[in-house]
Amino acid sequence: MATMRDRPGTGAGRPESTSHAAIEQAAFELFSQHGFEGTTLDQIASAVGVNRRTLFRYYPSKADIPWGRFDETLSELDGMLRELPTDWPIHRAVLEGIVRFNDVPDDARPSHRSRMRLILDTPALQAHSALRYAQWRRVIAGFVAERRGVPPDELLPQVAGYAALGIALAAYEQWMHDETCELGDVLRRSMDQLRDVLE
Amino acid sequence: MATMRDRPGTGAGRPESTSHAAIEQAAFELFSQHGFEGTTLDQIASAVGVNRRTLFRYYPSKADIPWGRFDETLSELDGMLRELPTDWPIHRAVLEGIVRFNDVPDDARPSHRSRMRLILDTPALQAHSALRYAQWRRVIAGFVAERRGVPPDELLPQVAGYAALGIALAAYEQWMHDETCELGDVLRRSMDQLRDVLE
DNA sequence: CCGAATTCTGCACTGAGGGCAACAATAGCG
DNA sequence: CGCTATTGTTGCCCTCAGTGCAGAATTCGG
Repeated sequence: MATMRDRPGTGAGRPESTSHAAIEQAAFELFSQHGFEGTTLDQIASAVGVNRRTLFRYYPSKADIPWGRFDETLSELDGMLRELPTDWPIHRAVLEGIVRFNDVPDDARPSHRSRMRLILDTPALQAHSALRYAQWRRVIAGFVAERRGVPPDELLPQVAGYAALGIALAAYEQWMHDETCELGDVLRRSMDQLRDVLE
Repeated sequence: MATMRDRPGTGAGRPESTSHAAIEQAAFELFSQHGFEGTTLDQIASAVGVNRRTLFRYYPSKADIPWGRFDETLSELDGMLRELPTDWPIHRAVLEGIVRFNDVPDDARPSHRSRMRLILDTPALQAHSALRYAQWRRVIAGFVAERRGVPPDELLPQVAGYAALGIALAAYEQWMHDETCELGDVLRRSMDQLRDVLE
């Protein structure tokens, strides 16, 4: 009973006329020209050569386009965290997980940077991102909860999730302002500063 | 040259036909019945007895209604922080400022709680709130920056702002789930947990 | 009663997003 | 080759938030 193939797109049915990659490429081009809010879905659709209605089959909303396939990205983060030595103190594990997670290959740096700049500098995206950050925090909280042997909705894992997010976002913002610095270094400094402020 | 009175609404011109309070009251009533997204601005407008267009003279967007007059609230927070003894360690001052800021009078508790519940539980509001949280963080970062004698856009004050926000939000969420606990106590526990997780 | 000031209203418009039915293209099968 | 199930795409219509703008309403000081 394996009429359905493993790879989607290889079974029956009309083949997809575009892809997430194609949409993102066209969208980023337009965003860089007219800004996020200055770009309409109609423009993106016609740039991709597809109906506006079709865009909603690929992304639930306009604001989701800059985030790409974030769910998969989050599974990666989760995997990286769980690979870390279990005898490390939790804060070290979380920091190291985040650092590795954000260590993109050299040739992906420019696009990574421009993507993050768009997300961090556009008010409409800042707002929407809160929902993505919540998912991100959930991964951290789940990891911390498991290592500590407490439920993930407990105060401690939740605070850990928020704190980790704060460290990451503060680091990202510094990294945006200073073209020369390494994101990994800023992340570590960010954690140090948090320690410092708590004495 | 004092043709303009101090209190707005007492000078020349057509008097205002409604108020922030009246709008919020009508809106919260409708929100509790149909939810935030299930309530249209037309419904709110007609409940208030005013044109939909007029609502935008009082609030820039639908999502701003649950936040009320947040700018003024933030000045309060700023004021409270600056009243605290300068010889306290910064983390203690920030925590205490937040605790006092959130210590609303007993009779305002129920409405405070339902307001926060609406904001924290509605996805559209969670997203929008990110912009409010950014203002909130700015107050904390400014305070920390001043006490440390560094610019507010430095890494340390920014991290402090994010961490303080995280502590506050984690505490709020616990406070939502447990009807019996005091918000102030949860805030203190939240800070303790952060310390704990950093060892 | 006449302006000046200020608020409210109504209308027309854009743009995001969703529901839905018809249409297009493909694979597999007889 | 045609039939059919499957899946993606399109077009149309609708709702609703938000904006711009011109004109009406209301109050005050003279």
